[in-house]
Amino acid sequence: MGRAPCCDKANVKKGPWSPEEDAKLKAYIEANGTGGNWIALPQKIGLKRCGKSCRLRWLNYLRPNIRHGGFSEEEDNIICSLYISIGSRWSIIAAQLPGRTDNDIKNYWNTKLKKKLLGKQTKVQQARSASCLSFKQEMKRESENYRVPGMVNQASDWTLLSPPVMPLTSTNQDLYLRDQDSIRNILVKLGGRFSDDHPQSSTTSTTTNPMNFRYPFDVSFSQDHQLYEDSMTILSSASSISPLNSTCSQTNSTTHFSINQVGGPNDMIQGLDAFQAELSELIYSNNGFEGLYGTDNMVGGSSTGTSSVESSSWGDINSLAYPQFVSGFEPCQHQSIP
DNA sequence: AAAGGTGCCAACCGCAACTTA
DNA sequence: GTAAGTTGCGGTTGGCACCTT
Repeated sequence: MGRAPCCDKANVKKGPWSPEEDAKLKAYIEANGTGGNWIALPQKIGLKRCGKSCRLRWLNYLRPNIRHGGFSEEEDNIICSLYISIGSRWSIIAAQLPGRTDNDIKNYWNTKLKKKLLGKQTKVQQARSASCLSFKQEMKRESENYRVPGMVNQASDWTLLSPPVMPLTSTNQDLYLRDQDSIRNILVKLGGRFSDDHPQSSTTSTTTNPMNFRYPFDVSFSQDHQLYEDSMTILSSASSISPLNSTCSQTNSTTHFSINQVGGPNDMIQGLDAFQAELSELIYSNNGFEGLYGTDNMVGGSSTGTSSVESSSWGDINSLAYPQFVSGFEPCQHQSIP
């Protein structure tokens, strides 16, 4: 036996809302508020609609200051960054974008942003495949030059097995850390706290990744404890799948290649769905969001004429962008402080 | 011009969390 | 403590508009 329906479906109109229905609902809510009961609201105003439908219509369409379409690059960046860190938590992502609804963002992601990024990804993958191939060919030539009769040539073996790798450079490290910082900033703004901000915390658990980027988490205070834990799980997974687990460096005529065989949490990919993982890698391999979108498109880039932040990291950009979003914006409603 | 395909978006559905009695 | 009612969320779908053949 299922639960009772929230309304009498036989007497409820479905489908698109008429202007009259919109006007009725809007006028009533603006005059009286929702009354704290969406289920009873349609009967009060004589609408043959389900309460859930009224709520949805109000939140997604009739509510003041709703914006539709025309997502900016900075909004794209925020959506991508949050999607990587917390996944498809559209309501949380929407909370960072005033005037946007979770439904709008979800639709935008599914219809445009995802494809846009996949398009970028294809190009990157092609470029990477090409560079990987030429690298392999070069290695093969080199290995043939140094072939020793009677010895197994290991270089030719591993070149066949090696995945496309991103050379680890200080620049990549910086970008990686800067993106981590930006995600961290967002998560902190969402109510979390990192224990390295509060070193005296006794509930800290610390994990270290191969490059000593630490992500200790203190969940002793959080506006949304579960959200924060989830985010941290995903974030720690994301950090572990970064190409930083693989290194490739070249000194003079010697090529060093290694993949850190890390067990436990460091080789986790769970917690990110395939697209999230790919997107995360794409961004890192693309030199961060700047590489993905180009600095011209970033907040404060040349298009806005504020050249002082042209070289800003995503973390900087986020901190610049966020305050203007916050003003006049409602915080998440169902946050609770323990 | 018509048919079929595709993209987009508003709205629906079902489930889980939360609140209340 | 628990059952019923309500809210909020994310996934999915239906239908319209536009594009391609």
